[in-house]
Amino acid sequence: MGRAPCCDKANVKKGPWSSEEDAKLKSYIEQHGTGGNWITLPQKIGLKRCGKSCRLRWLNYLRPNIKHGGFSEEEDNIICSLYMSIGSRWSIIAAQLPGRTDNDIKNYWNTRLKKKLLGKPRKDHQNGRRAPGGLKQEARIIQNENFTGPTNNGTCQAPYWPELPAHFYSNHDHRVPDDRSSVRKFVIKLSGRFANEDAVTVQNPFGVPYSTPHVYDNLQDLIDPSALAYSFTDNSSSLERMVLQGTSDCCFNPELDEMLCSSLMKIEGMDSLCGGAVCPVRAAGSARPRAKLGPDGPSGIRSSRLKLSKDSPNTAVLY
DNA sequence: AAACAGTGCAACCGCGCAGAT
DNA sequence: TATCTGCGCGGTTGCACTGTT
Repeated sequence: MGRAPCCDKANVKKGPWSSEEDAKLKSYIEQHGTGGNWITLPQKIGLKRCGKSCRLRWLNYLRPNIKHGGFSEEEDNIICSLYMSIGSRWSIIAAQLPGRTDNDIKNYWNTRLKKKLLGKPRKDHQNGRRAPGGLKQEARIIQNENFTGPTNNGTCQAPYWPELPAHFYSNHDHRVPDDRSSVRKFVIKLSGRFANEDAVTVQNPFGVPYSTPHVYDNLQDLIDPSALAYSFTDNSSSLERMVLQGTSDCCFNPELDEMLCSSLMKIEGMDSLCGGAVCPVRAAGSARPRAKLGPDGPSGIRSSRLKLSKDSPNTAVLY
């Protein structure tokens, strides 16, 4: 038995919103709020739209202080770093970028950043048009090339992502690491660095200049306080030592633990960025505890819900 | 100028979850 | 406890626009 539709699809308008519809929706919500019920809202306004559609329109377009386009390099770095950490959790990533919506970031990632990182030049018709199969195929091709930089013949582009520092690999001894502990270390390293820096430009683990030390605040919130105490009261050399020596005696909040673990499977193409087997954030055949299997395979941790904190609207809270 | 292919983005879809009943 | 309902999320699609041939 299928799920009942949320609205009468026969009497619902679809497609692009007109300025008139926008004005109706915006003025109503600004005056009355959503009333906590998106489904009945379009009827109250007199819109022939699905409630979900209204919600999406409001959240992604009409809401105040929404920014569109014009992503800065700093925002690029934030998105890339968080994607490497937690995968395609766009709502969490969006929560770190005021004025950005998850949809916007998702589109930006899919259309630009992913290609940029995979070394796909935009509008490069000199090298021929895109081959059938899309980015997934490109990612496989790049991985098979086992790229470590630009090739001699110039037909295989190296990723734009800066090469990982040598020490980032050093503790893995070219073996496939335990993915969970690796990601722990990775996030500890990210969090620790930012916690130890005061609004100065720092280097993230990929060597990209970074000037937003608070990006990982809520990731830190998800980490067990004792682990944080260890990480952040330590000086950087000790932290570095902890990371490099593979210390794994700190505990993550279970949600983050699972988030990091399950996200590994979803970081499509990122293994190629790290050079295949030595990639510190992915291991073949790693188990995914408690990940549910849907018709399309593992669903990761979509089960965990995200809400914006009332006290701090820009802080995402997993519950 | 026309045809074609690539790109970007708004919008839709289906699913899982939590709260209500 | 089981079922229903609405919300929110991530993935996908459709289409207008742009650049190339």
